[in-house]
Amino acid sequence: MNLSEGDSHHLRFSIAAVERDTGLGKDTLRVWERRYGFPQPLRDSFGERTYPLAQVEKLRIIKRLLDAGYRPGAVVALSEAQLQAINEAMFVGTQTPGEVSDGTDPVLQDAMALLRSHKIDGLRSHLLQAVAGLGVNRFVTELVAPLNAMVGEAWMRGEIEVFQEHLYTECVAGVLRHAIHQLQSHAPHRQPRILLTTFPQEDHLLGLLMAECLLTLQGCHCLSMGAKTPMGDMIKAAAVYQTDIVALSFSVSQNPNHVLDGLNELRRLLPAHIEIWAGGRAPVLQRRPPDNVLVISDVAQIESQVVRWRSQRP
Amino acid sequence: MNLSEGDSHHLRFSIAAVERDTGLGKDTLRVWERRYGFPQPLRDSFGERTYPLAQVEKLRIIKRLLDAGYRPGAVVALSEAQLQAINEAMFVGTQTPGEVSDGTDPVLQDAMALLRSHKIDGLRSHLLQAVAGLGVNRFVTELVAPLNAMVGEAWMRGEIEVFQEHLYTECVAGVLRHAIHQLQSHAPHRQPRILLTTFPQEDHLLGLLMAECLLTLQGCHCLSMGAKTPMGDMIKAAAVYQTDIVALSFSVSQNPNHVLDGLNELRRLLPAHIEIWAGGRAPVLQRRPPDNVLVISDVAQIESQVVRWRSQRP
DNA sequence: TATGTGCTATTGTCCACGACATATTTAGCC
DNA sequence: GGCTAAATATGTCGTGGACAATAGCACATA
Repeated sequence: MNLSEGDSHHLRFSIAAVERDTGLGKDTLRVWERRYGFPQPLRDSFGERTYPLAQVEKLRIIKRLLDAGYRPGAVVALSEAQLQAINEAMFVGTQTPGEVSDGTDPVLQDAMALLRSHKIDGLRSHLLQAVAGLGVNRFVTELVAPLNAMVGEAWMRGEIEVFQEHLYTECVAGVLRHAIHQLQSHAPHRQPRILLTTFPQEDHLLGLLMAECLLTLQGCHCLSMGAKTPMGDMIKAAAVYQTDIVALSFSVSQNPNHVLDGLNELRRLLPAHIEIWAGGRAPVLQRRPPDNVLVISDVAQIESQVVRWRSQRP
Repeated sequence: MNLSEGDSHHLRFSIAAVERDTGLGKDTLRVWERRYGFPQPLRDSFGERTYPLAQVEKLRIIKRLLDAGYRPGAVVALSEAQLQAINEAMFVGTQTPGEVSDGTDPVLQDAMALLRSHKIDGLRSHLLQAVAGLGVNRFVTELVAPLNAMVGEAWMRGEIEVFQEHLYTECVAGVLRHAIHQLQSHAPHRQPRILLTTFPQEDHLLGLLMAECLLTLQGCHCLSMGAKTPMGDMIKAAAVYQTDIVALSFSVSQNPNHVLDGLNELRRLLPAHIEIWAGGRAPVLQRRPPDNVLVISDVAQIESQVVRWRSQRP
């Protein structure tokens, strides 16, 4: 009957869907199954893999551990309880990594509370108020950045639903865009001209908007192409609009090899005088930074890098 | 000697790189080679495919023709000259598609001219000025709607590049969001509460933003989830936020069956008292409108439908 | 002239399993 | 301990086959 079909629709995932949701490639998923015995998807009536929700969630935890430096052979075959144990240990370990505060900041706590209690309008006005109070710079670096991290954490732990994260993203994006608009109309554009976008696999926009905010604040001439730009288009646009810098954003879940290959190729295809800035939480950027690409590990670096650029070009 | 190796390094692409640059999947690239004899990559010393730049560019042309409705069997095996001929033919053939006005409106013409000449900043201020001059309602219905159609047409004819369309979208989206923000801060929210989003296959956001603009203008309480929301999340969000209406947007290229199935399933899963509004240029909405779903065939209908809703609920 | 229905060709994606380049760890040595 | 070399781990690519989903087409019906 319908129920089972509806159920399976909600609780089973195709290999393509799992690739999309976890960032683990199809080949990788199949080879893990062969080598480590996990995941162990069921098969539908056509003999194709269908991953139960539980396994997808376990894969997400594993992905997280991989990002933190664990190796597949050490974690893929572990039981759920063991993974949780490692996770907790990690969480305790990174309690005070320096930049993420414990969340004792009341503004952050309020924002999280509003999100949890489904008061999106409240969250929105809260954020708008914060922009006005803190100024754009502190708003982005001290509020949005840690708040993103907190929401990500909460989502990983299953404390908030996916749709809440969607709404959170929309809300913050709206406020950031508004701030950008305000800044644009107040200050005149100056050098450098910066093209902002992401690679085709990446659809997280928040990092890009944060960067655009801070860059516009510095008086840079920003040109945002939105997310998911094919590389050929980036090259053409950079040429036509005579940009000085191409800035890219990468979220945690990106495939490390894709990130590196993409950056290296972009570097090859772009004229040498155009700088490439790569920012975001993708761990590979810190671990193996590509040559001739400027890695922005922290939004706070943006300001000094703009100063550096301007001092180098008269 | 080194030159040839250096050359090949610059002009050859791995299959992963081609996937990234063209959007065609690895499996698709291999199966085209098997079936149509194109592309025909060379092999490196490890036996792996290396695609010369010329073939990658040809693949990009093919991709564009596919997006325009051609089928692989008809174009993949063609020579470069033949592809060019089709491209030209497309350009001539759709000269006067009928429904799109000839664009005699000078404001529209100016906007197109700015886009063509890569003056994005100019386009932006042009649009902002138009909002102020025309008012939000006329801006959306008389400027943005036909301009979208014109840009779409121009893209189909190959008159503008993909990256220009990206930039156009970003620009218009920014202006619309700004208008929405203005409206929100001026008028208080009233019933109905409307959840706006699109199905997971759909990532065209402009239609949704236009709707949000007009709905906010009517004083509706809009909640935008952005694009690509899984149906389960839509249901949950509609319940938690007690929305009265779920509004969805569909672009032309959507698969008709997916649209209908999706709407029917959403109708099944959503409480009967929540209305579903479906808008956009997907032809199937006019041809076979689903039961118990309100089809908005024209942005201008939005106003009257809001009035109708309010008159039905005290 | 339209609209619907069934058949057929097309087309993208999946599967299995093997091979191997590259990154990482371990072992051996100074 | 620090360094090189062998061993291991791991992701990606290759081949060829299969097939479900889609689109196109011929034909029947109102």
